[in-house]
This record gives sequence, structure tokens and C-alpha cells, in this order.
Amino acid sequence: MPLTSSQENYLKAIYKLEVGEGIATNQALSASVEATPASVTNMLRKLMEEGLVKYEAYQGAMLTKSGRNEAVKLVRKHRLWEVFLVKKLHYDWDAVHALAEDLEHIGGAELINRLDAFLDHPKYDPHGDPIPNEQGEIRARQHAFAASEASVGTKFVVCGVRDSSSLFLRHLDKLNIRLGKNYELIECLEFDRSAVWSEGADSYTNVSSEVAINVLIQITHE
Amino acid sequence: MPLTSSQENYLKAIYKLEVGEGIATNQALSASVEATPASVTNMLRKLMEEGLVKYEAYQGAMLTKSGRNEAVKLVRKHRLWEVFLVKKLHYDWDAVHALAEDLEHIGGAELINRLDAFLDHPKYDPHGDPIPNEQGEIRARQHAFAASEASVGTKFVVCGVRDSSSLFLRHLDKLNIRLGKNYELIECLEFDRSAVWSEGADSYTNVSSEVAINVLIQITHE
DNA sequence: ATAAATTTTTAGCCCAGGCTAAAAATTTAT
DNA sequence: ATAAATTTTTAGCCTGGGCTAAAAATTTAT
Repeated sequence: MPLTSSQENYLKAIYKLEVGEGIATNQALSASVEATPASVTNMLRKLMEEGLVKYEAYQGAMLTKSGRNEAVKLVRKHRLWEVFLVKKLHYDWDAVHALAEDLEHIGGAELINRLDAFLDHPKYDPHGDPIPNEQGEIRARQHAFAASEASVGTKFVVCGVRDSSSLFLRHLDKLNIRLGKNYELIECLEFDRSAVWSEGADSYTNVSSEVAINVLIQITHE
Repeated sequence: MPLTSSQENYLKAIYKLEVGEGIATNQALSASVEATPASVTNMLRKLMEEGLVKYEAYQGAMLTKSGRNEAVKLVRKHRLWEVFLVKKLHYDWDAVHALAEDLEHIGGAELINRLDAFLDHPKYDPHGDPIPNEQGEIRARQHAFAASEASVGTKFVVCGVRDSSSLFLRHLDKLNIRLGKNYELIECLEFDRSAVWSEGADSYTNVSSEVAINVLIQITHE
């Protein structure tokens, strides 16, 4: 029997908690699907019966193989729709999450594979998160870490964000920081732990530590 | 309060019955939304309370201004998504209805206007049906009629279908009849009321009367 | 080891939107 | 005008997925 949208949302929530090394307790899920703990208990029972989830009270929930499979499919759909909305419909990157959240429940493999092809098999979504392929494999970005960990002199490219809230993304817009842009870390200021990034020439950006913590970078060897 | 998908489906069904000069009786609706008459009564009551529908037992239902407004928006969304699926994702024209049926409930004016722009403001969907504009105006095809009404010698262009079932559309595919193609009606055969259409040169297609009845054409004055 | 705090589950309720079966209303036919 | 057929509504029930408030289970702290 096909999953309902609500079931799909739970699976995705559990998945996200798992990869974030969090444990998918009743409470954590409650926050993340925006339902009361009582409702979560209810849904977990159903998902267990359908063999999508393993659950032990106080120990948290884990996806089974087939549950994880479903969750990854959802992530794929979500991220591909986000690419579509940004690249083709020119939405801002901070405005696509809610729409993708709805679109991800539509259609099956056929639709999403066609969308994937139409978009030229993008590897990352507009926030730099990797898009699982048709087989559910995720080729995660290698060697990415928070900009706050870089040392002075490092040259890097911005490749993702830790926080994809609208607030943070719009802040990056204001700082003119975008995925794919290259910088060099010029200095770290002791006073407020902020940093100075240079894009070259006389272009300098002052980056607060809150920002740096939430920006993912890769070192560029050139 | 926002409409549910189910409410939207009822509005669209009533709208379609209205334009097809049918009357949206409890029964007709029952067939068209695939629910029992009892369920229809139920929903009509709600739609009436929300001021979307006027209903009188045995006389059928009619949309109010705001109900019609909603219905036309849905038609717009449906047809634009169909264009997207066929033109961009290369679905066959007989395979897009069900998906568009789901997609049409997603998002609001912003999304659909962006989609419209992305598709270059198409005037017709893949079956030749006109797409309402943002204001809800439908510039219906003028002077279109069933191919079965044409007289010998008429030159015409195929511009739509009366039946958009998968079965019929695939049949047209087999006959190589497509929207936008030009023909001349060469003769009508008395025996089985079938017709011969020519695309010029030595290209002739024999068209049964069932087919001709369901193909919409416009006379070409050249 | 026991008390306090936390987490989870139960119980009972709500709403949307279906359903069936039977009753009521209306229309059509005789 | 009355009977027959049809259409609509009611009544009662079901499922999915929420909710609250209270009870039970477990963990943590003393």
C-alpha cells in the first residue's frame, strides 16, 4: 500500500535525525514533524507495522532498509524540485523549501527521473546538499567543513550551508556570499572572532563567527 | 480558509459540467468526482456554506462567482502543468492527466505565474484546450468544430480533441494525427461514414467517423 | 533505594471525507 | 391522481491523522 504524505514526512524526519547523529526519540520527532508526542507514538506504531521503522521506547526510532529507501527517495525528490524552482522558475534559494515539501509527495520514479534528466542530473541542490541518484546513492561532498575551522591563508570555495533557514540565507545574500564563490581567509579578529575573507583584489567581506559556523567550504588547491 | 484538495476537485467538476452544458446534479457529480451521491450531498453543503456553490435539490449545483474563480484557477494550473510535463519532461500527451491532477493542488499564484512565464505563456495545453490567463480569462479557440462536420474540399488544421482519454489519444498517435497538422478533406465514404484526409502529396489517412467526431478543427484559409 | 523528573503511552475526543442502507422527497408515467 | 421510478438526504459508521489530559514507564538525581 502506498504511503501517505504524513507517513512520508515522518520517514524523512527520522532519516534527517539519524544522519544528524541525533536519535529519533518521540520528542525529537514531535518537534520535527510538528505534532504532539502522542501523535508520534501513534504514527510510529503504524510505520512499524509496515516494516519501515524499528522502534524501542526510550531508545528512539531507526529506519529499516525499506524505510531508509523511502526516505532517500523523498530527499531526492525534494532536492530536485528545489533545483527546478531556483534554476528554472528563478525563485530565491530561501523561498523554495515549503513548495518542495509539497511537490516531493507527487508522482513516482518516472516523474522524478524525467525531472532529473530535464535538469541535467544536478549533483547538488541550491543549498549545496547532495542529490541522491536513482539508486539512492548519495555521493556526499568530500572534505567539506565549516568555514569557522579554516586557518588564515586558506583558499576555499563555498559549497554549502549548515543552516538553511530563510533568515540565514538572506543574510548570506546581503553579504554577497554565494555557493561556488572562492575566497581566501585573510585574518581572524580576536575581538569578536569574526573573520575577513577576500575574493581577490580589493574585495573584502567581514564574516561573523555565527555565519562562518554555518557556511561549508572546501579547500581549493589553487 | 484555504480549500482542501477535495473541495477543489468538486469545484472543478462542477465547472466542467457547467461548461459542458450539463447540469451538475448530485448524480453527475457523483460520477465525476468518483464518490457516492451521499458524499456529494455532504460536500455540497460545505461548499455552499463557504459561498462557493449555489445548490438546489433536483435542480443541480452552480458555482458562485468566487467558486468559478477558484475553478478557473485550477484549470489554469492543471493545463500549465500538462504543458510542462509534455514540453519539458517529454511525457506523451496521453499520460499527463493524472499527474497534473495532483500538481494542480500545489502552491498558489506565485508558483503558477512563474511556471507560466517559464513555459512562455502558452495559450493551449497539449490537448488543444485553452489556458486561462492570470485574470482567469479564457480566450477560447474561435470557429473550432468537429472534423465530422466538415464538407469535402475543406482545408483545415487540427486544433483539439473532444475526447482526451488515453485510448483515443494513443489512437490518434497511431494515425499520426497531431495538433497543428494541416489536412484537406478529400472524401466521405458512404459505406461506413469514414473520411479520407490528405496531408498533401501522396499522404492519405482514413479516419473513422468516431475519430472525426472527436477531433476539433479550424478551417484554414490557405 | 527512593524520590523527582522525564518520556511514553493510553484513553477519549475532534475533524475531514469517505461509505452503506434506509428514508424522504420529487419527478415521471399510467 | 396515484403509482412507479428516480433522486436526494439522513443516520450511523469507518479511516487517517491530529489533539489534550491523565496514567504508566523509565531514567536521573539524591
